[in-house]
Amino acid sequence: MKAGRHRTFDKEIALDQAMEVFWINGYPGTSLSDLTQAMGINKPSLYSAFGNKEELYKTTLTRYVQKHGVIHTKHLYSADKGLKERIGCYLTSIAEGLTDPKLPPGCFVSISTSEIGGTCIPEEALQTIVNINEATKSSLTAFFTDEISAGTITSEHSPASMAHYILTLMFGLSVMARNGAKLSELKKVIKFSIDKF
Amino acid sequence: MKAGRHRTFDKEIALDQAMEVFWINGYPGTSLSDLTQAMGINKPSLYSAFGNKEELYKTTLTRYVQKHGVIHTKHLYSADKGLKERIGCYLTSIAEGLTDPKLPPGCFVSISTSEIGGTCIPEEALQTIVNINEATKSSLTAFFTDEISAGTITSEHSPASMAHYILTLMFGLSVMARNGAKLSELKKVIKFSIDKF
DNA sequence: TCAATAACATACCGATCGGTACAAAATACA
DNA sequence: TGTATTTTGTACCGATCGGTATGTTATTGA
Repeated sequence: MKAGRHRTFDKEIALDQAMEVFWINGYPGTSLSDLTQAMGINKPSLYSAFGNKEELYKTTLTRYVQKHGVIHTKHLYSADKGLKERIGCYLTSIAEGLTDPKLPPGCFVSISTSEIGGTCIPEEALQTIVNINEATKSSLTAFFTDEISAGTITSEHSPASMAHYILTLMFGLSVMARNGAKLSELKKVIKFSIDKF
Repeated sequence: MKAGRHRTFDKEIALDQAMEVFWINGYPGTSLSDLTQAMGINKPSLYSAFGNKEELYKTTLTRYVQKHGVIHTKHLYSADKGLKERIGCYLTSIAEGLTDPKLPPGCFVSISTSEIGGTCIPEEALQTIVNINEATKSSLTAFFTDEISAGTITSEHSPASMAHYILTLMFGLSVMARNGAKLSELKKVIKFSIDKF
């Protein structure tokens, strides 16, 4: 055991609480008071455990991808389903996350991406967001490349273009959820948007 | 002429400058100093001419719709083009606005919509955003309703669903632009997304 | 020319911002 | 039982937040 007083809060839980605040309010819209209040700790504890506001933000961003992002990918690779159905399940799974009543509406990454142009987002945080989106793009491009070589798709559109299309839909569905769209509405949009596959 | 000292700045120009700041940084990310600096005026002038930060924000939002939003609608109603081509021109015109190097990246309304969940957006400003999106939805729904009764579309999808799909695409393209996507990439996404029409 | 009016600039308001110094409290190890 | 070590709570830092009081300057109309 390490010496010294023990931490009285759970780091993982505190991170989830911080993530939720950033998720709801965005980076400039979140104050340290918002964070400490939601996390149930005081500022020195926050700084000793998580660095500073920017570090905490970056940590919650990557945590979001791990906790709420990658879980959807499996739907793209169900062995027993056709391409259209797999993409449908993938987007539907995402839409369920976007409208989960136990979580803030929309996608944390999409919201953060909307803040990219701003002058009050630190450079490193900005890079984190861009990197996450780049990874998603690569993953989707690889998926479509594989599908094409597997013969599931015969299209004049490039894998990258199809990946960008899916990413655009994900972002769009997030903003729709932010605007108050219900899951049933998002499902109809998804149904319409995957007709071409 | 009205008595008293004359205003030394142009209200319309100042509004455009304020709009640009909100557009770049969002509502919580924009400070009064940012605004007065960009507008070239001082705080008392701002308050006397535009009320306060929230009022100015709402004013720039509706101004944005008038200046950069409604201009695209005409592409939906070109008499000499088919449905798919009209929707393509409509979305392409929007995408050109999203990536115009003379303007901030993305759509001001989309960015504002992403901020809807936050606790630091005043209630009335929130309503302004929701109303704008509602108007866009209605307009698109009316468009598709007309197209269906004109026989241009034969689809099992409702006009509202198609309208939501277009709105989702607009939002998504905006976030893509915010993420640094080039116009050429957005055009490919558009091409892919309207294949079904 | 002179009062009424309106926009100007400066300087300030209390509150909150992100961040930290400091000392008390709690734990492990000697 | 000390003693070193780590976290905690409090109180504070300068800077900036949104917003305003006040006095000066410029303009119109009498």
